[in-house]
Amino acid sequence: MSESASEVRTPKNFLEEIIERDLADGRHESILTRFPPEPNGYLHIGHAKSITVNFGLAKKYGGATNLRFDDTNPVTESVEYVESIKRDVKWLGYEWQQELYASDYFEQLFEFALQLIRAGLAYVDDSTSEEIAAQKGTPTQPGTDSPYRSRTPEENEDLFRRMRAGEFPDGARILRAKIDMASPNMHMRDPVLYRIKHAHHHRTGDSWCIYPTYDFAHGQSDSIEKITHSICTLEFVPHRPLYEWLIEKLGIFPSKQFEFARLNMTYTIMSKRKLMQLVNEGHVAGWDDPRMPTISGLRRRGYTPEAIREFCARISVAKRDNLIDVSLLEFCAREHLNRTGLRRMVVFDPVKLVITNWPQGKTELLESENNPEDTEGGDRQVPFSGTLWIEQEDFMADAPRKFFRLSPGRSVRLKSAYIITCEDYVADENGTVTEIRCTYHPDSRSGSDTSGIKAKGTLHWVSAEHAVPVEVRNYDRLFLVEDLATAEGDFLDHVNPDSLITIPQAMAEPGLLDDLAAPDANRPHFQFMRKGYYFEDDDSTPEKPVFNQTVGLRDTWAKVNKK
RNA sequence: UGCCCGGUCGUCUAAAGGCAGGACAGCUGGUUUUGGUCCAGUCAGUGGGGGUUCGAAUCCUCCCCGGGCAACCA
Repeated sequence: MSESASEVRTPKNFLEEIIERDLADGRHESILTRFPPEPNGYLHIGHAKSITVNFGLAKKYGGATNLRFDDTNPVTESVEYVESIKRDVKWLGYEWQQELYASDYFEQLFEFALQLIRAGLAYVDDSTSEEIAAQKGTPTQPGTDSPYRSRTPEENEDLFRRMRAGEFPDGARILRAKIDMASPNMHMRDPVLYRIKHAHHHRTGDSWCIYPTYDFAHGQSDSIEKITHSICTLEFVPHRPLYEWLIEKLGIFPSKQFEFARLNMTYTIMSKRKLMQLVNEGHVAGWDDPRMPTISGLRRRGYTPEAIREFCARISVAKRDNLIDVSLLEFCAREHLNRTGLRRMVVFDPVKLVITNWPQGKTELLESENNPEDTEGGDRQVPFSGTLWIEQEDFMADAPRKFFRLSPGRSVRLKSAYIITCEDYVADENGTVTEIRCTYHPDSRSGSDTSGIKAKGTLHWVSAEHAVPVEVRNYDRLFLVEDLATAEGDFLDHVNPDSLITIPQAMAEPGLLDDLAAPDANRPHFQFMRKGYYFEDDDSTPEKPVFNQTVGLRDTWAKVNKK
């Protein structure tokens, strides 16, 4: 391949390189990928990576992507999962060309099996699963042939048809490929193609009692759909020779399999089995608990599709094992929410602040911008009065020099309002501050400040008389250890007992509730100023509004303070 | 201990024989009516040995380390 000297190489991941090569070689005129979830659980952030890889690649190269459910194991699968998966893929912003199911191909797959049987490449085995396991050998020792391996094609076809007809109980017989029991690749030691399961399937009902295994269903489904690039995760690498063997022996469309490293993230588990365990054992409230790394959990938490897509773009895709720092995901959320989140003031831990020189009974409506990053974002009005709530932590009776907040004799700006100076405070017998007494500077009003006073800090506040109580749910990581894969003991040993901290009654500016959208409309994302990004929870009602912390603001003061 | 796949800043990821670059995290400073944002700066890497080459992260070789494979799961 000759390239002109002026041509600039833009960084590409290995899959892009493969696709560009295949397109340039004329191997394919266009590409078709597929996203193949098994409907036996909810999608998580690791699936989001796979989704952006499969849909993103197709989009980039003018191809398309099928959504295909790998529904070959009826005992663990259900329509609930199918529906959640469709919802999540759509929510992430992707459109599939066709919605398909491996079960759509059961009849065709049965024919493929017959084809192999007649070619002497598959046989019915009456061994028990224990016997078959023993025949497999070990990675370091070759396997041994099954006593049923030499059955004639006629006998095999007859038995296989009778398996389908329901003549045998579960586990009595299986169909195996006849390949090589001594292969160094365990997956080539006569793998199972069909097993008997008298189980109700969520789509095919009771019309089948034999079901193809992953290995027999997946590649053939790809081939039937003429998938050009079948992209999966690394654990399927050893399956690739079998994938190719089946396609070759069947003489069908040569889909090709490519593998990438699955996503691992710090402080996070990604196994569907373990996520289900968290749900079933009540460690979390459900698949969509905001602490879960599921798409539905992230959505409920307030993550946006934009943030998740950006995250997937930034982690890129490669073949080496990885452990992505969860702070990158948080960064992507902040980046998007900073641009779009509506600024609102909410006091989490209120203490009363009285402005002693404020005219008795006066309320003033102040303008405050919805988003300083967005000049089109407009303003809102916030009521101000002589009695306010501010954060307890924003006052210190005896403060160090670098504390840019309230303390006797010090001045601060109240966001979008006035500069105030602390004159005095009241504490109870335990030393807890119960009231802070300040004076305000009338000529320091935000936007028309002629006071000349420079306040080092700015505080958020809520007028006590106008404040509305809301519940705030703050989250911390669900696990206490960074790398669950190498952590000692069971993953449940590392669950963070303080991953949810509920503030039952925070005080919000009144306008916050007016912002809440109608039930099915898109909910707005908020930045509670100086706190973090928040999103209305599904539990929220007009009587009892509830907000989830999506992610906190970066807090360099907390860092300094810790030292 | 057989076969397969990997190994580049703390974490991800580029560099296709020719200046090891970017992002996140960290740290400094500046701006700021959010201790946010933004801006500037800074710290930090080719697992090891040998070889080929004018030149190696890249090619060869040996070693080391990590991961996967023995479901009628996907």
